[in-house]
Amino acid sequence: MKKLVLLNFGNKVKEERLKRDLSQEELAERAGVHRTYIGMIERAEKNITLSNIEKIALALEIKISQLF
Amino acid sequence: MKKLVLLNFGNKVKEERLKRDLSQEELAERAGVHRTYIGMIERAEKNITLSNIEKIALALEIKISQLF
DNA sequence: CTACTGCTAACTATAGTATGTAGAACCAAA
DNA sequence: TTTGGTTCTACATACTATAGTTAGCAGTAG
Repeated sequence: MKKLVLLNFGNKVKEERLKRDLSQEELAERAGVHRTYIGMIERAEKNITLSNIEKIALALEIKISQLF
Repeated sequence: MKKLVLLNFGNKVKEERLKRDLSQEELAERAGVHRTYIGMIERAEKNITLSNIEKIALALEIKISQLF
């Protein structure tokens, strides 16, 4: 039973990543996290922390609030 | 060295809590977390996860995006 | 006194990080 | 067509860092 808020966040990350034609690996490198971690976030398998939310937002060049 | 994003979030939580005349304890009870945890978040001592961000937003009756 | 908050310290749950395997999709050359 | 190479993603573990949770004590303010 994956939490809705995590699913929504994961979908949003994927959407914004694809908009920018980035692979999971490219986004991961920009954000300074591991390749598989981005996959886990997009599939809502991890309960991401605020500092990593920030990393992803920076990597996507958007504000944190735009991820919600 | 506390992270800026955590400090900003903590300040925002405190600001919204006080707007509603809630004590840390009251907010904690509404959110379903412990009293001291709210204190830690407001003082940016913990790197909060998304599911707890949601709990706090719900307890404050605002959208997650309004906390950023 | 009571109510509220800061702070320390400890435990246990789980997020963060990484490795490896598998499979799908695409392309190009034989 | 098929073979081989490349890219991308899903998924399964597993380790280690740290978030989540709680109890207790101190200090402040009304």
